[in-house]
Amino acid sequence: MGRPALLSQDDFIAAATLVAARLGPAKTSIAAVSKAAGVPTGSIYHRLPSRDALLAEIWLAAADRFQAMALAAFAAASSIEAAAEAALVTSRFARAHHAQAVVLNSHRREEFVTADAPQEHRERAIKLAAELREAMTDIAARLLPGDPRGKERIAVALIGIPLGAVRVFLPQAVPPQEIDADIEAAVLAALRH
Amino acid sequence: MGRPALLSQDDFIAAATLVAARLGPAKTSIAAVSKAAGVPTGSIYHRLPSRDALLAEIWLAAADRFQAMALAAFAAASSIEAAAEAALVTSRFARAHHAQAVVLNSHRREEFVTADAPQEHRERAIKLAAELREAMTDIAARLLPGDPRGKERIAVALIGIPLGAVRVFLPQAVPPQEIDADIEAAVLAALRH
DNA sequence: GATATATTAGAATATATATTCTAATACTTC
DNA sequence: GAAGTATTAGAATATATATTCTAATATATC
Repeated sequence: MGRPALLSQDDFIAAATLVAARLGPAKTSIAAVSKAAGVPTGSIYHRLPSRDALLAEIWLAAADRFQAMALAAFAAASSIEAAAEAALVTSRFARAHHAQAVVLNSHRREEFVTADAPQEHRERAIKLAAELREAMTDIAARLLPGDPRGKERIAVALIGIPLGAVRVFLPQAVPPQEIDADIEAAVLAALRH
Repeated sequence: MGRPALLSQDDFIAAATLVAARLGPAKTSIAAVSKAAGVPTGSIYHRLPSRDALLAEIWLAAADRFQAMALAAFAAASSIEAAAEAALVTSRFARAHHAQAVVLNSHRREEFVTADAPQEHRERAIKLAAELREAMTDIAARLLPGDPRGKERIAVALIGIPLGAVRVFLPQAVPPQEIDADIEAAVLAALRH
């Protein structure tokens, strides 16, 4: 087995996520993560092959978690009203997982999953995007049948609007509870105006 | 006078903005900008003291332009309905100035105006933020008098929602004309639900 | 037309930081 | 308790790229 690691892989990625949320991807250096997590720089290369792999892991951990919550919420929504409520998943996620929300919300995916990330990580990111697009198509067919702009409107309403509302508060603060009513009203209006 | 520059300062910043929109701030190297603008690397240091100054110039040029448009639009809005129409300034800006919209919309300000940017640039960014906050306060007092959450709702509705809606399409595409009706309906609902 | 000057041009250097390497260490299994 | 191994630990090296430097060049002014 060998000497035990100071941190589990999950705890290590969580520590790295805090650094990424605070400093942004460009300043998320191996030295900064090493210091914040309390592990030597060399040890990081026992876990991961490169800095690009680390940045990708940070993003994928956040995206996996958000997407699981979001797809579950949307899958259960069988009416426009239910979908507007499900859209609150974005602000709820931001309250529960602030650093991961900052990573997902305040940066482009490409800043974390770069062209130099390992092929495996790139593919996971592509797969997540495809799954999300597929879910949007399903919801559009269910809630806005016959609307040629259905998919676009679903994306704007269920993803774009909540994202933008939350972003007003990130990264400094957590989005206040009260904005959920504003978001729900806005999403509803975008879906049925 | 000396030898004339290949590019005006504005054209140079415009070329750098295209690079920043395409590659993101982290990959906006002096070499990449130099190649894209067609000016030698050394010349860049005749114009600006450092890469951090260049990134700040890119962001400030975009922010100056957007803020001028936005404040003008909001200043003229004397009703909630007019404000909802004025909120379309965000999508209109994205159609007219795609690269600058990507810079402003898809990244955190701190990635462009870093801690190492010249003091003068940092101050300009702070001043812009203060002006915007002041404008939001004014609009809240005018359109939602007596609402203790007025300022927060104005920020979510007039900035957050349009930003998020546009972001669904950036950076790959320009936001389609048709989403403006969705945005207007959503903003209106967020302001008067 | 000569002089001064700002810029071009790109090579040389400096610097930051990603990655590798050597040795020591703490656990598991036999 | 001995052997094997994964990790700690951090110094050494490599690499990328920001910055500086030297020389040449094109324009304006006198």
